Amino acid sequence: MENETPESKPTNVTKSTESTESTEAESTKNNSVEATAKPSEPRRAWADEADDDDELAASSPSPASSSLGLDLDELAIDDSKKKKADSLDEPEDSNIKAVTSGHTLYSTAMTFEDLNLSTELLKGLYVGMNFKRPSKIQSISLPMILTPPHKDLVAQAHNGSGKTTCFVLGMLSRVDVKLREPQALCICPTRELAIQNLEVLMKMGQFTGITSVLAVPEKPGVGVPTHKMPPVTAQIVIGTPGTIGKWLGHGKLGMRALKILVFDEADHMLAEGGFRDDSLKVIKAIEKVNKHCQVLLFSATFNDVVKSFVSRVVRDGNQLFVKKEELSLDVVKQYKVHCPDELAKISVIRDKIFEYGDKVGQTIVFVRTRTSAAALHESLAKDGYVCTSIHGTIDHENRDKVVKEFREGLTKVLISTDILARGFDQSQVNLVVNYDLPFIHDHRAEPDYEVYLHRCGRAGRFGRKGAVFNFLRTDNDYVLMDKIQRHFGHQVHEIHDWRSDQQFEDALKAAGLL
DNA sequence: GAAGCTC
Repeated sequence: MENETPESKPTNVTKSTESTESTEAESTKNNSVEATAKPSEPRRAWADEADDDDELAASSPSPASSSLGLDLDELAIDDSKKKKADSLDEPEDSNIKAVTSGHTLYSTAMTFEDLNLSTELLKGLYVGMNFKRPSKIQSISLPMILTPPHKDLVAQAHNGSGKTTCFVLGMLSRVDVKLREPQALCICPTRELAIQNLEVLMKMGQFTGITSVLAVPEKPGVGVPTHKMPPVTAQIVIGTPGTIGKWLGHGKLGMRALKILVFDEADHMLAEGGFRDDSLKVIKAIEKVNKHCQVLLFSATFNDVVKSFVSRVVRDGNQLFVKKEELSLDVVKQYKVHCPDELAKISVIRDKIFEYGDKVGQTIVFVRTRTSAAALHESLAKDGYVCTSIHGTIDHENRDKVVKEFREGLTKVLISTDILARGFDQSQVNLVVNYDLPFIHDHRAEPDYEVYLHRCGRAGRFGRKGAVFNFLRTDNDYVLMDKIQRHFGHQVHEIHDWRSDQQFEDALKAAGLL
């Protein structure tokens, strides 16, 4: 696959087109702005064609290039009276708070043409991905990513709203195909996410001739040892921290030509107890040889602790944030199910999830530990319930196989640890079960809000319907659940009798799944 | 009592 893709030409999105070239804005350092789309109209047209992409763009008519001038005055106008009722009809219709740095004005990209992408890349979007228009986060973030001086960006957006496209397109459009060196690097918290992102990249970039490589561990014994490996010449590298660190350590990953560094699930990648040290090492390795590398941080969640750290890593960058109350927990319907004991939990899986699961699509059952994943799997399999499970002790080959079979729809129920809590994008997943609620290690009465939100986000991809069933057994479970409700300001409905078919049916109907 | 990440 050779093709010439000229170095990206991200021009033309530099300034807001309509509306008074701001005079005030220029004097302001940080302009804070709220880009608001109106409450949505019924959406579904796109949901049906979205298929296995979470990134499907909305298909509704759009206003001619509205300006998201990052200027308070402009936006005030935009916000208050400009109807935009006919604007993007998307799941993430809500406020995104944008804080820009410096004087660059950005307009929103109402179409992909607005971004001045290469024809090969546009073809990838339309033909390869079957996209129509940028989603909201795409329309706002892509101009920021592509417009010189290529400022760093921290971007928060809802689960299933199309974040992947933002950074994949960012990477693809900045690569010089003639230069046979790594120019874009994307670091992900799990093997599964790295693979998924690379697949999106290859699909979207299939007409560009851009080369890419996956940096995740190989099966032990196969492949050449790292020290014998030739230096990476692929133009885009996507992988996990360990392998990327290893390649860097052996001098196989040149960083001189790197133009763009992406952290997917960035809050976790920069969290203490997450991958902070690995991430900082990579950043330092790049800074040593390279002064002009754009850094992009994407996630659906940034808690306050991480947020303050993030702004120290990425200073002088643009920022997009969403209020926690608006983080899309409303597209999936949440329920709590009181289970008197573990047997009741298993019964609910058997008699309700397996019973109704097929009718409503696929299901992911989240458990807290590897051993409970294996135990639950075995208990179900023993009685002939067909499912698979995935967690960190399963070897890589089998992990890949389990994911592949699930993606092909061969399996309907997948038991998982939090290995799949973040980012895993499978549009047929309409049901999420929290067999165990996520809590902070060493603080069992403190919910892990981020993990909870990410797990829920596996259902209802790109605005589809979805339901989440939280199994509550102990007093502590109720404490966790109450805190979760308060934190997100959401009412979680109760299923009073775990044995009642009727109550589950009603719940699924209320969620729009039956 | 944890999940994920190189060898």
